[in-house]
Amino acid sequence: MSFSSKILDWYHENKRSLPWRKSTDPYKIWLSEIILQQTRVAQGTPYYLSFVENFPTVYDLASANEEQVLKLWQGLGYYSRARNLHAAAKMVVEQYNGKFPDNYKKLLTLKGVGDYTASAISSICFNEAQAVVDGNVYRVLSRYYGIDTPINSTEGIKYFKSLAQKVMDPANIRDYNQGIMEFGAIQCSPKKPLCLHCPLNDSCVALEKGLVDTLPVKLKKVKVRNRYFNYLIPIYKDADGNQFTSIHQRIGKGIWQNLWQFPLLESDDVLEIDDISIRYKEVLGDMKSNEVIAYNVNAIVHKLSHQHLHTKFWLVYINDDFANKIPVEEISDFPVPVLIADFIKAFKF
DNA sequence: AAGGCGGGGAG
DNA sequence: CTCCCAGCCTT
Repeated sequence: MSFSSKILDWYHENKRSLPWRKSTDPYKIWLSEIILQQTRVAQGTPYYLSFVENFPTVYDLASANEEQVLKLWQGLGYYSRARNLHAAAKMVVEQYNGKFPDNYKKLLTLKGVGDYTASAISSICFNEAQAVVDGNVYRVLSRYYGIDTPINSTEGIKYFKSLAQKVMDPANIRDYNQGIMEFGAIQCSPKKPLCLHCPLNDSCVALEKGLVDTLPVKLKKVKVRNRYFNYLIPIYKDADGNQFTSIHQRIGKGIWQNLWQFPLLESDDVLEIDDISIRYKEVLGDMKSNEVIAYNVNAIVHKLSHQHLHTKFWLVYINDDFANKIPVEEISDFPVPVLIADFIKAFKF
């Protein structure tokens, strides 16, 4: 039996019931695929349900504010996906008259849709014979065929796409594509794959040669940069007892683009109370304070894949009214990074 | 060709 | 702790 036949048989026996599998509506499949990029099914599923609920059609998504989209995306990470999702929805409405592109080539024109996602949508929704190549597929193919070309090299990317295209089952591409990914996620997992009762264990090169633990090969590892964040939380209470603070949007490049945060003083090293008492004006301008209190003494280390953010929150009690103040009840309306959301949750204003 | 971009779960 | 997840975009 061929590789693809075994994958298909395995899939029919083992496929999970997932929300997006109840539909071939390209809008919903696209939503699920963007959400699941570099994201586990368990983490992405509640976000998928929330997006379908809040934006039932591409028109609803296109006419939303970016703010709403980012707020729903909050906590999922890789926020460019949310910005591109919103931009692509507008493209579908404006350039494709609200009708989702129905082939691989056109799908690639959408923001945030690359080779993998265009292949997934075109195969699942339109039966186009495009083999998907995601992290699961790299692992399954590299092991089964014993390929040690680095999966993230230019050569490897090209090689695995053509190999995937060669071994797929074009007549059953919808199930085959989902099947090989599911197989990679459940059976041929990164750690401790279930080789003992694997339907491919009589012909898997990696198993035969004892290379299961060394394949796939991946180049380099990301270097982590340490950064030192000091969030200054202005706290002002007016004569009526209403509390206010300040929050603003991150602009430009870098992490958390277009999300919101408290005034930030970034430094070259950990700062202490004496440093903050002198330097808080650098970010709070002419706000007058008579008291600065450390919220946390030891820096919280918020870990991104490529940065470690050593973070201290400082409570800066403000004496006088100031411009652009925000009632504290409104801060939950803003899309914020998890680091900020955790603070807001723990610190009850 | 290489680097930037989140957050969380598994081992 | 390390690895990596239904990747894409920019430089």
